[in-house]
This record gives sequence, C-alpha cells and structure tokens, in this order.
Amino acid sequence: MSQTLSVQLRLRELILSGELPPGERLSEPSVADRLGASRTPARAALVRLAEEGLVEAIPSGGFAVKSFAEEEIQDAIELRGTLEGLAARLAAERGAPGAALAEMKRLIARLDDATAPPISEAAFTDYVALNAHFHELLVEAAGSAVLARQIGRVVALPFASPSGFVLAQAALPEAQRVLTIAQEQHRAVVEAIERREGARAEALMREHARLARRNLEFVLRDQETLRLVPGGALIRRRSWA
Amino acid sequence: MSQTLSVQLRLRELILSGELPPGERLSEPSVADRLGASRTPARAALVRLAEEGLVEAIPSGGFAVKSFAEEEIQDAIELRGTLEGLAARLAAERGAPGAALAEMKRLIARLDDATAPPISEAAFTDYVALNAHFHELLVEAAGSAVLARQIGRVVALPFASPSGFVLAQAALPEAQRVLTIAQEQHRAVVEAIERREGARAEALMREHARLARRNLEFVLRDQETLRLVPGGALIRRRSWA
DNA sequence: CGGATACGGATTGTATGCAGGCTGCATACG
DNA sequence: CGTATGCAGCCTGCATACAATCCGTATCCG
Repeated sequence: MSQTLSVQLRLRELILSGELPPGERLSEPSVADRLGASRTPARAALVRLAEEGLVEAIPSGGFAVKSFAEEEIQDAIELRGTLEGLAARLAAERGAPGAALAEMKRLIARLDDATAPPISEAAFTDYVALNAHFHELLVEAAGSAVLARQIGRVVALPFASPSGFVLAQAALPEAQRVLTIAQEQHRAVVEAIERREGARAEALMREHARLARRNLEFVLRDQETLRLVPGGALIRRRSWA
Repeated sequence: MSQTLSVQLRLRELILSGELPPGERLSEPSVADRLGASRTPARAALVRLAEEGLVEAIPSGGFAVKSFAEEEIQDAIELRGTLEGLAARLAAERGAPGAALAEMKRLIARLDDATAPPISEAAFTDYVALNAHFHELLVEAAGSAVLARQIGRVVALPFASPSGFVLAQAALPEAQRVLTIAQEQHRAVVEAIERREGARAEALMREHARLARRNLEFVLRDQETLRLVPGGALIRRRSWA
C-alpha cells in the first residue's frame, strides 16, 4: 500500500471518529508528522480528502476539518435521491442489463429475509450490507459511467450514503416499520425498472432516499445514537463556527 | 500565479484545443518539460485535471487524455438537466432570495434583447455570456452549497456546460427558433420559481437542458461546426479506442 | 497610551535526488 | 521460428532542501 493511500485512510478515520474535531486545522507538516510520512504523501492525501469533502482548503493556506449543518446533510440526501432517481429512470427507460436485474431480484429475496420480523441484531447488520449492494447495483443497471461517477462523489460523504443512518436507525422505536417500508420501495423500484416504468422508478428512489431524512432528524435529537453514525461528530446541530 | 495553476490552465487549453489528442499519454516529466515547470506542479495539475474529468489515470501509472463517446455526453447533459432541475425546484419550494430573483429578472430582459430577431453575431456572443450568468444565478437561488458544488463538477466538462454548444448552434439553420425556445424556458422558469411552482420549475430546467442534445446531434453531423465546440476534439463519434 | 513597523516562526510552493517497479525490446535458447 | 529471459530505460512514489510568503507578536515611536 502506498504512503498516500495509507495517510488518506487513516486521516479519514481520525476525522470520522471525531478524534480530529471540526474546524481543526490540518497543515501538511502536522499531518505528515502525526502519521509518520513525509509532506508529499500528506499533501496528496489532504487534496483527496478535500475532493471527498471531508476537509476544505482554507484561504490562508492549508486545510481544516469540515463541519456540516443539518440543512447541508438534508440537501446531500435530497441530492442523492435525485441522482438515484435518475439512475432508476435510465435503467427503466433504456432497459437494465439482464444480469444486473437478476442480481437485484436475488438481493430483494435476501432482503426479504433480513427485514422479516422480528429483526435481530445480526439481521440489521445483514441489511446494511445488502442495502449497500442494492444501491450499487442500481447504479450499474443505469449503465452510465458519467452518472456513476457523480453518485460516487455524493456518496463519499458517509452520512449521504444509503447506509449512513441505517445502523443508527436500529435505535429508532419504529425501526421495524421503516425497514418494511424501505424494502417495499426496493421491491417496487425493481418492478418498475423491469416494466420500463421510468417515472415510477424515479419517484420511488426519490422517496426512498427521504427515509434517511427521518433518521437524520431522529439521531439529531439523540446524542447517544449520533455516535453510531459514521462522521456523526462532524454534524453541527444549529450553529457554531 | 502559482506554477500549478499555470500548468493546469495551459494543459487544459492544450487538451481542449485538440493539440493533445485523446489517448495521448501524459507523464509527469513530459508535462513538466513541455510547460517549463518541475514535476511537482505538473503532478498536481494532472491530479486536478483528472478530478475535472479531462484526463484519467491509467493503470500502469500516469495519465491519458480522455475521450468521450456521444452517449456519455448525452448522459452528462441529462445529468446537468436533472441537477439544474433540482436547483430550480429547491429555489421554488424554499423561496429564492429576493436579490437573486431580481437579478434573474433583469437578465431575462437583457436576454430578450439578445434573442430578438434578427440575431447578429454580437447578439449571439452576448447571449452566451448572459446565458452562463443566468445558470449561475439559478444555482445561487437554490441556496444549497452541496448542490452548487455538484453542479460545478458536472459543468467542468465544457460540453456539459450550459454554454457548451451555444456558439456552434449559430451555424444551425434553426438557430433563431432554438434561441426563442430557450429564452421562453428561461422566462417560464423564473416565473415558476417566483410562484413557488416547484414541479414546473424542475420540469422546465430538465427540458431546457435537452436543447443541448439537439445541438450535440447537429455538430456531430458537421465536422466543421464541431471545431467551434470547446473540447470538440475529445468527442468520438462511434468508436475508436 | 495607541498605532505602526519590524522581526521571528511556521507553512506552503517548488525543485530535485533517489529507490523501486514496470514496460518493452533484444537476445538467446528450445 | 517461436518463446522465454534478461536488461535498459523510463516513470512514479517518496523524501527532503530551499525560497517566498504570511501571520502574529513585540517593540518602538509619535
């Protein structure tokens, strides 16, 4: 593994875990020193994390750990819903590759098992992995490299990803209900794609993403749960610089 | 100006002008040597251009000038339309800042002048600038930094930008008609935003972007016109590696 | 006492040397 | 003649030295 990648991964972990708090200034020497590399890979890693959106360049030079207002996260979720909606529509209108469609159907079946009540702890973990795979397959089914790349960039922010709030959702009193709804949307969107119903597929994925909004609002009311969300430490509730 | 920025800008020009043909391999030393910088800024510039999408990292190391299939450009245009549609909807639903709305109305008036027949050469140039400004204002009116950033990334590809094909469109026999339609869409979307008609605003911006599709198909049938399109040299018609 | 200026420290931008790895060609062997 | 092997050149990744810049502070002057 290259030094650059190593620094990038470890620095991301430090940020997402909250060990490096939002606003913390990250200079090349400090990062290089902290992670035992020289300035060259440190700089490269910082540039990549800036591209991901976890840090931002500050005018005076250097970078700082970014923080996210609740509104920004809502926007990121809405954005993901819109892009995944486009992916679903394209898959429906242009016809998804048979292999991708078949794989999605298999996933639906496995998700049925994972979401069947009563939900165990293990079933929840399964769900997270299967759900992530489902969303990847959807992008693949759209068959557009341009769109795939764009969705990848949005999803790079952990709390904008399809799985970002799912684990925290386990603490939600209505967890079972939300999971049932989400799975029905999965099922319906595959059906819509298969029947070439583009508008329906799009609307479904948009609505599907909005389930995350509810989860976001929930974890923001519950500091304990917030810690289950990757990158939760970066979320600021109302306003401090 | 930093060396990195200088290399980035000049390299972009070389690529968009076609002087560096698609597929051309770009190694750090070759770029540094050609543009009179050292390897460090050359590498940084290449990374940034890769982020823009003009070059791509090749597995064996280094970068290569990217080429774009017609389908990819169609997808990029559809993607822009979808994102601008989201921007228009958000502006409508949440209410656009008064200043942005007022500025958009002023632009509409000036665009009315630029699109009034008969269209002169100068009017076309005016239109390009005003149109670009209009699209920037739309993003601003949406009031979402997350969305703005995402749209910025899509628009970085010159032929995905709102102004990409406008100049080439001047050669189109139906240039006058297309301009009239585009301007009516501008007018209607501002009206929709003002009246808080989110769905209408969204649909309008999607359709608006699709005007570019027609222009793309036109320039692909006419090699002469293709040279008017920035980055036209990167477009491959059907398939060659 | 307040403000401007000069100095010190730190940080970024840049250049370049060095090591490891890969590609591709040429040569030798089967 | 085809295939395998070895070698040479190139290139990337990394480290580090150097220069220019910026910020903050402390001091000095009005």
